[in-house]
Amino acid sequence: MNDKRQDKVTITEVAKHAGVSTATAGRVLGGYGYSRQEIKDRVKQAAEELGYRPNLLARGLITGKTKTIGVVAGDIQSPFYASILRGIADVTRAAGFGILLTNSDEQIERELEAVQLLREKQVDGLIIAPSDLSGSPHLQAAVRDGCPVVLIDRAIKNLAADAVCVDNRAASRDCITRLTDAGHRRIGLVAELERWEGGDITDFLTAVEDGALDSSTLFPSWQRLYGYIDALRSAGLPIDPGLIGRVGVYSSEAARKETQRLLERPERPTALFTADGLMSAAAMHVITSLDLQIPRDLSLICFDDLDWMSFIKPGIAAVVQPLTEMGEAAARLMLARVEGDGSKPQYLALQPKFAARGSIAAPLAL
Amino acid sequence: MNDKRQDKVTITEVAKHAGVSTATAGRVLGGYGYSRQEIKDRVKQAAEELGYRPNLLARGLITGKTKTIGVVAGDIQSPFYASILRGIADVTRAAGFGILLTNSDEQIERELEAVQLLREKQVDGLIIAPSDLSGSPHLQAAVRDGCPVVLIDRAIKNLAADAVCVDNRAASRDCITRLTDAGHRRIGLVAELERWEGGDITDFLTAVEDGALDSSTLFPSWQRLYGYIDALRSAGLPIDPGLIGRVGVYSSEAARKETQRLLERPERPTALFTADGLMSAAAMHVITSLDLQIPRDLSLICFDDLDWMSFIKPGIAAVVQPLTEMGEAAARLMLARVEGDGSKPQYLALQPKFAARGSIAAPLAL
DNA sequence: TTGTATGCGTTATCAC
DNA sequence: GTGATAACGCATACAA
Repeated sequence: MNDKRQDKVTITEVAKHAGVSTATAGRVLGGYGYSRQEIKDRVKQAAEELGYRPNLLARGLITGKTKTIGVVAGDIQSPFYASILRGIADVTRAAGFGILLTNSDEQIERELEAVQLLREKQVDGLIIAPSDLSGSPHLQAAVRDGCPVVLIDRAIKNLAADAVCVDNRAASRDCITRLTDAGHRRIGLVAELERWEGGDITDFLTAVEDGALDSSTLFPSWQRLYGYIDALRSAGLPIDPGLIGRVGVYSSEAARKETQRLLERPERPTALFTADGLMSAAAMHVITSLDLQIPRDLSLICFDDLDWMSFIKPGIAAVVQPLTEMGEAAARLMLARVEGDGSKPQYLALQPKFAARGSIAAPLAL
Repeated sequence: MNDKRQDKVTITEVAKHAGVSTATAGRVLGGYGYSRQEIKDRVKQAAEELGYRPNLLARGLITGKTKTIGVVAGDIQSPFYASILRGIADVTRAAGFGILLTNSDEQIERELEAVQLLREKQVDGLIIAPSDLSGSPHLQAAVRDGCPVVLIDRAIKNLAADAVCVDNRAASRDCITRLTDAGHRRIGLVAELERWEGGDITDFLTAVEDGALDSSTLFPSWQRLYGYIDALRSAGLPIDPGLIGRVGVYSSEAARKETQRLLERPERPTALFTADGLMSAAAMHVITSLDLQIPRDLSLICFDDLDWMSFIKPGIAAVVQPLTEMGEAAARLMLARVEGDGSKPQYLALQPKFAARGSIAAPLAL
């Protein structure tokens, strides 16, 4: 019954139809200001009849609030980000907020573009898994401009923003300790350890040795490596750099290659710790193809709980991160900021659970 | 160096700073209209210095285009939607579009709210996995108002919108035929078959018998059941309703329960076909817990390829849907519509691939 | 309680 | 080519 194209039903039309001014129409439709019940009914009915739908662009332009928050994820396709996103979506939706989604693929250039676009679209805040933990002037600028930023999964040095993370170091230390407690002395680690500002693995090891490292602003994988070192040290075991499988590019192939290298060493590790979901899947590939029996030939603990870990042969022990909870927490923090909460930035370190399964056993006596 | 709060750097400021009118400033910054090179440089420099960032709300308000498309997914947490979303995000990003994301949880009320919100936010188009395939006046209204709609995964009767689907019926028929070719005569099916407007399974069977069913506007699971029936019929096998595991609620528990029922029948099926990822994972749970050997005790084919299917014991044969491709196709169709393409709606039926793996064998002689 | 007038930051339509 | 000025659809200060 309406026009052919576009929905040209503006508040002015409704006002005319109801025989009131645009101001009053706005007041009842927008839910602000006062008006008589009779007027309210008349306006609402007119709106209904005309099929009025508020233009949130116009509202946002004037109020300065869009009720939209921007999200920069690494890769929505990964179960990790998908779950976090779910958490974010749930609490924002409940509050009437929309989410504008972008992928960064963990590349800073992408992130820059994304943040630029989101801010041009006037989002009320930014929830982001940052790609650069040391500088990030674009995020500094955001908080300076009053655009709240909530970090997820990792924190940025000297950025006045909330962060929702997981205690990776402790969780990792705990895993390795379970393995040493079971009697393992050669424990391999497979992790994506692409970039650390301080240099390579050896540099990292000496930095840890010196104790001059703030683990909270490391990338999660490095934190997990940190925990691995912690555990070995307190078990009185030496760190063998050859047992640290450093995956330089975040890909299955690279992870498989590195796992294969570890498992084909002359002195094969008796236990393996994989530092994230992609590493775990890649490791399983290799383990299966080498026909190794878990846990007889190899004990295995994975960071991140993937669905197959619970129904595969003996079950794979895993660290299960509270992913949707992280998303929810991040969103709640964000909403508080948007509502004007000016208290000092929070660093939330959630505790992951450990799913004990049949993939841990004592090493085979040689 | 700028103001404390908000980014009050408007085009007016830039114009003033460059000594030109807001009109010219707008022309060079917005990239429309003509202007001298000298002026261009001056304006651009002024913008740079002041840290000008265009307000896309204002632009959208006047142009009527937001360069944002709304996406209504079922559940982003599922690998299915996550992959599709990835495809959508990639092509929209390349075109400078943003995506506003919502979950419907396959509930029509949620979908209604979502579409309402998205349209109020003035998205240029809607990509949606619809929850109701028969009416959907809200989507009819959208296309009527000139807001392009692209459907994914399933199509709606009599809606003038593009749709990107997969040929579920054919793919399913193909799977079952592989099983009958291998000699199977008792083939179980586990699928979420919650709602079909025509009634229950028996009604569906007779409707299929009568041949009076448009399979393209059925929910995917029903299409897959349709293919199952197709294959059995052309193999000359009877349809045993007891072998159709109908999962009424979309949950792992329900799926497990139904699978268990099937696999504990006195005459256990010799092969199983699971109609989607959730069903497959649930089925694997049960199969493992019953200690059934694949493919000796049971052949298995799954719809949707999950990562574990390639490295679990003998490998699980699966239908692999081109998910990111679906998302990309949907986004491309959408962009074309937004650019003004007025040609008649397209129904795209992509062909899934089949990943043959070691989960199919001849049934054990009894 | 209601109406008038103005402004949000752009783009679009004119004259010049 | 460039500059006033009027939209876009709504919210808000102020007057009535």
